[in-house]
Amino acid sequence: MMKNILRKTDSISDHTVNRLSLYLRCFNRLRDEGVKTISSHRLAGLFQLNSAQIRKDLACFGEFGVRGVGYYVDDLIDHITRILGLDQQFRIAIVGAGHLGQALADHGRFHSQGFSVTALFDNNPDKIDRRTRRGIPIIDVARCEEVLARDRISIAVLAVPGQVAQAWADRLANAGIKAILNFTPVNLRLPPEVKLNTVDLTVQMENLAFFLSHPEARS
Amino acid sequence: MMKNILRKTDSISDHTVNRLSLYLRCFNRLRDEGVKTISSHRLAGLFQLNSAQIRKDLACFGEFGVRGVGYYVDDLIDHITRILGLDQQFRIAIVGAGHLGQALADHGRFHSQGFSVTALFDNNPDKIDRRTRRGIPIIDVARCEEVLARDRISIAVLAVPGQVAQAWADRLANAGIKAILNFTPVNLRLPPEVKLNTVDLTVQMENLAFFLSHPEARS
DNA sequence: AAATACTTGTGAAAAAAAGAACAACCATCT
DNA sequence: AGATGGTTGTTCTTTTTTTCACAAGTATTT
Repeated sequence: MMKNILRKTDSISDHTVNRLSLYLRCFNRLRDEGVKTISSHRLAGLFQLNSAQIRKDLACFGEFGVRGVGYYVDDLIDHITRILGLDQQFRIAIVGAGHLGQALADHGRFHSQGFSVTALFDNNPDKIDRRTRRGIPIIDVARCEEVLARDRISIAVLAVPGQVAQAWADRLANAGIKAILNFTPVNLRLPPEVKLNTVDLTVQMENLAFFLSHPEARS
Repeated sequence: MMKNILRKTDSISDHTVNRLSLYLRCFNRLRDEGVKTISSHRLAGLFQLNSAQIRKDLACFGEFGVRGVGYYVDDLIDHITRILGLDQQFRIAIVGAGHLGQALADHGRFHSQGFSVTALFDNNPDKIDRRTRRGIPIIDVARCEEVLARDRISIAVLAVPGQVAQAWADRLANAGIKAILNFTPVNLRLPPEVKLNTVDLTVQMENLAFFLSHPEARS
């Protein structure tokens, strides 16, 4: 059992981690297609990315490749799966059983390798104790701390109205949650040990609006 | 009527545009709170960002501030709204009336300033010609091109299964769509004049998984 | 009107990210 | 075994992004 998967004590950037995730998806597809080895150059073609970038991303965690050959797809899948922690199971709770919360709770990608949604919290009595179409139980927010501990939840998804987002962030952090995926349009303040990723739909849409309005400003 | 809102012919980075969107949201809140002027320094505090960054972002588009005073909130709202193109109305079509597609179609943030969802496409006969809870009509995909033109849609949101994502991207590009928000886990190829933003939930989750597994790797 | 306390816009510096280049290595062919 | 063609890991360069630092400008106080 290796202590530390990182080769250097350097910190790893979000950019790198996010690309690893993309690589992994690609490697899984390649394996399904029966591809045994792949070179960084060919990979770069698939992603329209620079091959040195890919080699560097992978080299952060070990020497996975073989000079003159490339990378063994199976190997790489094993390694990246472990690096991303997907050999463990992360249980997810979603806070807010509105349309978005329910759609996310049932969404396949929250139930794929490494992840499963086990609880959906809401304060609407009409929803409490029912289940989503996929069978995720909708639980009274009053039982939040109890259920987070019982189910050993490690990731919380925030799909509540913006007005209560910060209060929820505080509550989740207090309950020991260390990772939050935030769908609210709020700049959440969290203790430094909590990792926060925000999916801001407004930002995405306004970005499109900008480039539609200024095609000449495209990078 | 000014020709070109940009001061320099430089291209503007996604980072800058995305921050403008965050600033705008903040300015709107400040206006509601009755704040008349704000300095980049105070703003930096609110965003836990560097004040020079904020000044630079704003200075890409003109000299909006007043030395010794700061920025007039009302002014800034006007300017950024125009810069982002939110003085126009962008009509959105969502492709795929699954749980996610329907949740997005009804979601408030796709109906806020500058945006409105007018059509939701699907090929499931049970869904076609019905409406979402908010009243967005679910339309047969066969009528896609017709409706895109009729409603003068400028933004398409892809919420279809990954297997058909590229085919849809091609179809939308062919229909003249110039901006796509992609929720599928697929590396879409599009002609260069089409702006693509991808929201990849798997990447977001796996990023959290990584940092949960390697707290020491946090930047 | 001079002094003081702020604040912007921007050029220069620093840091971070991406790309180019190449020694070191592997497999295969002759 | 030596030569050939291909590929990685990594150093060095370039580009991009962020931060620092300060002249230039504004309001306010004395």
